[in-house]
Amino acid sequence: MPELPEVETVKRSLEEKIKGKVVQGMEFLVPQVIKRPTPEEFREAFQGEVFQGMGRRGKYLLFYLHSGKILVSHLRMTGQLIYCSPETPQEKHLCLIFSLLDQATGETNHLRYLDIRRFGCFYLLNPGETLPGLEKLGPEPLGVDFTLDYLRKVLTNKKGKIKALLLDQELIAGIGNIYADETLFRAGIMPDKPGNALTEAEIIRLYQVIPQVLQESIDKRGTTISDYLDSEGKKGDFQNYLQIYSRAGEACMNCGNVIQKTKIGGRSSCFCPQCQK
DNA sequence: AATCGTTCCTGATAGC
DNA sequence: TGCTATCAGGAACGAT
Repeated sequence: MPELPEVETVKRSLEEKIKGKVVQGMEFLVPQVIKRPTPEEFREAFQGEVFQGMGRRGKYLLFYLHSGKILVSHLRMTGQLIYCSPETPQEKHLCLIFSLLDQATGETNHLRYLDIRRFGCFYLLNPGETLPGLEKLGPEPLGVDFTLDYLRKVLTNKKGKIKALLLDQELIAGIGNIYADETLFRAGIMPDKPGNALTEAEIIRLYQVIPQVLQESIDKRGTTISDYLDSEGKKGDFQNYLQIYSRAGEACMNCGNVIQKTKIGGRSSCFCPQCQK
C-alpha cells in the first residue's frame, strides 16, 4: 500500500518522464476514480495541457500543469501510475490513460492509472482551489515543520492510542500502517499506549525514528508487500528490511520472542510485547 | 471535539 | 472441486 516513501518513489520515477509533455488525449475505463470535476469536464479541461512538474504532500501526488491547475492523485490501497509505450497490452485493472506527446520527438507515450480495488482518486484543482483532505494535512515528517516541540505538544494533548495517532493524517502527513508499526517497534513503544502517556524519552525516540524509517524506505524505493510498483513497474526493496510489520508469529529479531498481532483503530498491528512497553 | 463503525473494492487464503 | 467467510486497509462520512 502506498504510503509516504512509495508515493515519493512514484514521484521521483515519474517526474522527468512527463515534464514538458502535452496531453493529447485521455481514456477513462473506470471513470469513477475521477472525483472532481465530472469526467467530461475533466477531459475538456485537459485539452492542450502540459505537465510542468510534480510534488508530493503526505500520500497525495501533485501534478503541476501549465495553466496553473493542479492534478491531485491519491493511490489509496492499490493504485499504480505506470509510464509506458502505447503498445503495452492493456492491463486487467486499467482505469485511466493519459496520452502524452513529446513535441520535440513526436513520440507518444502513456501515463496509465491501474487500481485493483478502485479506491484511488483524482481531482483537478483550479489555481487557488484546494481539497479538505489536502488542506488539513499535518506537517511533513521529513520537513522542517516537524519538530520535537510539535510532536510533544500534539501527543501530550491526546488520549487516543499512539498507533491511531500516527495514522491520523491531520497530525502527521504520510504515515500508514506499515511505517506506524515500524516506528513504534524501533522506538520501543506499545501501539495501544495513549498519546498522553508517552514519556519524554519515548517522545524523543519516536521523533528520531519517524524520519529515519521513512528515509531508509525512500532510499530502498519503498515497500512492496503485494501490489505496489513504481512508475517503471519496479518493486520496492524495503519489504526486505521490515522489522515488525506483517511478521506476526515470527521471532522478534531483537529478543527472539513471538511477534504478536492485534487490532487498533480497525488496523492490524504487529508488535513485540517484550521490546515494546 | 473526539472517537467509533461503516463504506468503497477485489483478490488471496482458510475452512468445510 | 467449489462454495462461503474472512482479511487486507486510507480516508470520507455518519453516528454517538
